[in-house]
Amino acid sequence: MAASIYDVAKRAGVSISTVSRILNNSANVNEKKAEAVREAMEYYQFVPNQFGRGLAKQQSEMVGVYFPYQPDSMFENAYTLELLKGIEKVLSACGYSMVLIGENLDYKSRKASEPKFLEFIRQKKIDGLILSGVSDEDQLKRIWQCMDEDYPIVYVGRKFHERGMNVYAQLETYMVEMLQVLYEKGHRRILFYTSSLHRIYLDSILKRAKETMGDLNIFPVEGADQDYPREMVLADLKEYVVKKGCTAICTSLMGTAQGILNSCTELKLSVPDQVSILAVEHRLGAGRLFYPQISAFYVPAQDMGQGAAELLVRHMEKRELKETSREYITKFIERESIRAMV
Amino acid sequence: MAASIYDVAKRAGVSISTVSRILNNSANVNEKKAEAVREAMEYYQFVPNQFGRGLAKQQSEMVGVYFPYQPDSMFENAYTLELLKGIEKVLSACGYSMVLIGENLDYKSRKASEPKFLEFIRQKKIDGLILSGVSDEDQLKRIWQCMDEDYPIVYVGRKFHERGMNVYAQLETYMVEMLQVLYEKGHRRILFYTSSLHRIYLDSILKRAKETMGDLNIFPVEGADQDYPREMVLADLKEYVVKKGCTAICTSLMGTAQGILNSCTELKLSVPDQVSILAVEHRLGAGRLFYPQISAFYVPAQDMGQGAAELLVRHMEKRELKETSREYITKFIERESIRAMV
DNA sequence: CTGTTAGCGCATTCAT
DNA sequence: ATGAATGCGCTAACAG
Repeated sequence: MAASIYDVAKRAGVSISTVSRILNNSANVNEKKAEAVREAMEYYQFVPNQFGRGLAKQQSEMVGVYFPYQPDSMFENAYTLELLKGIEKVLSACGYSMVLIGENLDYKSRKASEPKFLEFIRQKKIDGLILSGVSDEDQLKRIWQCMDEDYPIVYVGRKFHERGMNVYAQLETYMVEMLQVLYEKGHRRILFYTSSLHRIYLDSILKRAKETMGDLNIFPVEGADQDYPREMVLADLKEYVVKKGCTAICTSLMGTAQGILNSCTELKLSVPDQVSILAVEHRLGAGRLFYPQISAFYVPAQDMGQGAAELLVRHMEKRELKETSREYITKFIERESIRAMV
Repeated sequence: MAASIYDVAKRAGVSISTVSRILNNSANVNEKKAEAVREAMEYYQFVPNQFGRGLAKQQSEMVGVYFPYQPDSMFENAYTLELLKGIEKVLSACGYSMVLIGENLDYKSRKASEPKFLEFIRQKKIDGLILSGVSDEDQLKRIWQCMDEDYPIVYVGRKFHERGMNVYAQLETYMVEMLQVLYEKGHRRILFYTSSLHRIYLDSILKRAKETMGDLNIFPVEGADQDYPREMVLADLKEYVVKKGCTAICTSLMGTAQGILNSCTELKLSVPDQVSILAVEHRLGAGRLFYPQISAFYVPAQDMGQGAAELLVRHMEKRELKETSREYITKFIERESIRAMV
């Protein structure tokens, strides 16, 4: 068993309170004793046991991250990864660490069980929580409840609770703007790839697009995720571009742009001469890697992650809680993949 | 403050030991009392506080993951992500959770400070540790020390300690095999992209390749990571393919294959007619997304992550520790990007 | 089968 | 400025 503050105290010839005080700078201590204590700590390679500390202070200095994303795990798309990066950055800078909360595939089916992040909160395993992509109604209710009780939670996504903190980038809005960019360049028939994550927003996006661009024809294709098969892309291209005459493709994931581009090459559809492409990029410059370089809307996912963590830390440390919400701005980056129609 | 087992015990009219017993199935309990206890737990929405439990058992049921990768964070390349996926899978299935340990950029510079994962171990924040890509000498020493003390650690990578557990895929070997595949297809001048992560292995790889393939010319380019700029690829291609006559490109990251392919298109180098491409893929089928489809060596990173976690869990739960090492086999997947020279 | 009790390691209040 | 004492929530050994 590792050394405890008792050992340290004994060796330094002081009481445990003194040791504890030094550990926490919680009071002035005679310099001589302090020195002795430091020596003893060094001697034992002492590190305070977190259970003891936690039990006394009821704090774990850990933050949970819960992204109940799609089928597999949370390590799928660039968006999530950039979020994680941002979160990790500020969390570790602030002395917290990050616990990945993976849902036990089927918590719904286990009797009487609750979502795992709630367990973590109740168990005090985490002092705060960052969420993204929660769509389950039941889970949302639970989250509201926690927010009501002023438990530190920040949601990455649209605001959905009065008192809750959140960061977001107005997905619906920028998706519509993407269509507008293409519209203004003269495109009237657009193949519109959306991730299965965004299914819920699709109708609203289409509706809003229709309102401002009456004569625009959108051909939506859902489920265009990381592993959307090339055969499907090929088929889509034949159907919508070759046959139905789409002149532009709009996609919400840079990951799919690759497949699209390759399939274009395969079908000898030249980009942007015959088809224009517009994508979303979550990592700045991602679109530059392609040939031709893909024009994109940049969503600053990493910044959003940072922002989320900052808000959270601020709440946890009970500093001013005035800021509860941050909106991040999307930026259109014009490169080579869009052609203006004459 | 949330309810404790005292509250539950009182409401159920039993002692705390009985409650604890039910919590841990540590002994038989009269069914009536058990029922009463369950009712009380339900009533209070009771969840055992981890600090208390941890203090008594000295276990956190958390596992640390430490990938002190390159400049940014650990969420960069497909290899790491697949590893994480695999780890997450079995860990959550076994009831553990995963703590990402990010190094404080400059722990080296902070006085007297130690690597963060060691802190976590000492603090008992984690019951075990999974490592990958540690190259710092000092850190390695610390790790050996922990292994000597039989602390559960598994290293992803080559074996480097007698008693330590590890999983690996023989990077050097399969890199040489990749060169051999190209060699056997008649290629004698190969542009060889390696990630900065593999710098340390490069010499050895080149040496081994020279031994078996005397008349092979390898042109190594280091630092070909995720964000290796397209301008560089372009320059490389001009230099090594156009000017120096390389007929094949071998890369250790599928992420860079994209850039290569695009640059080929840009330079009107047809693949595989004029240049062949061989890459490593860490996610099965990744090479299929391209056009032409990239032939690849498949390194089962996700399996490796699972394996690592399995070994770790087995050790932590003190079951048979006979297996200390797992080698994973790499598989060559022939697709369309390699041409046999006549 | 069940209750009592002694820690587990630390922070903190209360005396001094 | 410092030590003694108490409590945080739970487990496990012990006694019945």
